[in-house]
Amino acid sequence: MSPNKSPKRLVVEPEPIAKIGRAEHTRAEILDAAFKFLWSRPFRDMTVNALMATIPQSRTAFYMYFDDIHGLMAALLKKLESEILKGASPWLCDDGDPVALLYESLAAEAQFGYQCGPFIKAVSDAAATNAGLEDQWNTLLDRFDDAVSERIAADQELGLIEAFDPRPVATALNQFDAAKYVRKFGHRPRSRLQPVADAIARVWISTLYGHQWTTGRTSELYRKQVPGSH
Amino acid sequence: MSPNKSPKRLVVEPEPIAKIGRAEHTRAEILDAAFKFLWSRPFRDMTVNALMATIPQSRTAFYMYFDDIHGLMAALLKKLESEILKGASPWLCDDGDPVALLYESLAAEAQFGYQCGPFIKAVSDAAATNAGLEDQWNTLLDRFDDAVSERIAADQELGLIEAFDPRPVATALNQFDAAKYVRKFGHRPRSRLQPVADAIARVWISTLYGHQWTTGRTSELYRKQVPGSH
DNA sequence: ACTAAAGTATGACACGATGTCACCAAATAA
DNA sequence: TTATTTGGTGACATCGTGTCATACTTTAGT
Repeated sequence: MSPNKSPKRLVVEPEPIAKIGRAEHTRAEILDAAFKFLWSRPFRDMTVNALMATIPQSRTAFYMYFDDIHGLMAALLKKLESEILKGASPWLCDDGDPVALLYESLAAEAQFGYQCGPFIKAVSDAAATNAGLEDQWNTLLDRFDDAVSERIAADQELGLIEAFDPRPVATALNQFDAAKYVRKFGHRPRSRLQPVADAIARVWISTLYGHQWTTGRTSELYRKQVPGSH
Repeated sequence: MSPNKSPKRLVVEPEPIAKIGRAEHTRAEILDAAFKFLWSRPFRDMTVNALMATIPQSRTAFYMYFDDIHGLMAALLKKLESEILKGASPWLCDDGDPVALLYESLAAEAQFGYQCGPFIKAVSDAAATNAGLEDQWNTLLDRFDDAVSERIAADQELGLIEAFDPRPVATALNQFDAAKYVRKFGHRPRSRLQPVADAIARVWISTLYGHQWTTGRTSELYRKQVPGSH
């Protein structure tokens, strides 16, 4: 029953009440409560009722800060967005060995997915029950598709990746990631991080750069394969 | 407002009342009403109330046949499953040019996705709000992953596809399809079928068999690319 | 310090959806 | 015809929602 071991903070812990406005404080308190709630229970159980029961405020206080439970999720998702984009992948920006960078990026992303697993699932569940949130979520996913497409195109220019329309491939890969995180890290106990990260890296690298790169980078999964250069 | 042009029947039209039992008839009537409902309105709007308002029966009659709205979806999904598996892909079973067969299979699948778009979206939405349904849906998706994995493995034996662990790739591809259908055909007006089918085919074929196969098969999308072998 | 205004929080309420139950009606069998 | 089974219903208790009038708290003005 105890909400064991909270995740790395996504939401600011409500700060000492004196320093910031009372309203600000309450709002943060609600957001924080929501994040904690979703850590241990599915989105469908998070009614305004149930959520506000976890903090001293009255249920109606909720409506001072959010339109409804989906409005709350939208606010939470906004925080997630900045978090995500902050750790923006080295692969997307840096120069250097593309395969190595990609591997790094995906590892970092998987790490993040692991940390926020149940919350990510909550967002994708919530998106299914609300049009506005669905848009917001899709927009975020699209941004990923854009970034990845661009990077693919760049490497195609350099001849590192074969020529093909980058977008559908980018979409497929991103969707794959998101679905994997939701399914592997969305429920507790979460699956172990490493195998999931490996599987994802293998699919990306072999899809984009070819199978010969995957060996020896992924930690366990497909050790048998291929030595040669290409 | 008029629920224009109903989809290809997934659910049996309630048959003449005399022949089959009254109960059977009512149950079919409800299932049919639900399918029609979902054709024009999202799952989240389908309350027992709203649904039963579309047929002469009283609201409480619903509970004679289903536990709740998710029970209804489960029943509907079961019908969908048989439909899907009936048209089971030639690529998965037949012999012959694998690329051609795959193209055919995907086209048929896309066609089906197009026909049931809003309903498929409804199922995936409903799965997000109910644990049992989520399992049922995931199981169905897994079955696809299995089938595709097997076929990939078979073609790897024949040297038609490079050696790699088939499962994560199969999963990625299937997830890609499902997400595309939901997003492109899940709302009305639905996107046009052809471009979606092309995009999907291109991703599958180039991922599995290599890029040299995609030209000339896809109807419009990427005519510019690649003549040569690679 | 006192008061007014603004900001914040709450209980009570009306509404709509749910699922159950005791009861009614229709079909069938005796 | 009556008795029994099967199918269907209205009324009800419960729960979640969102709003509103009201009350409490803080801040600013004098």
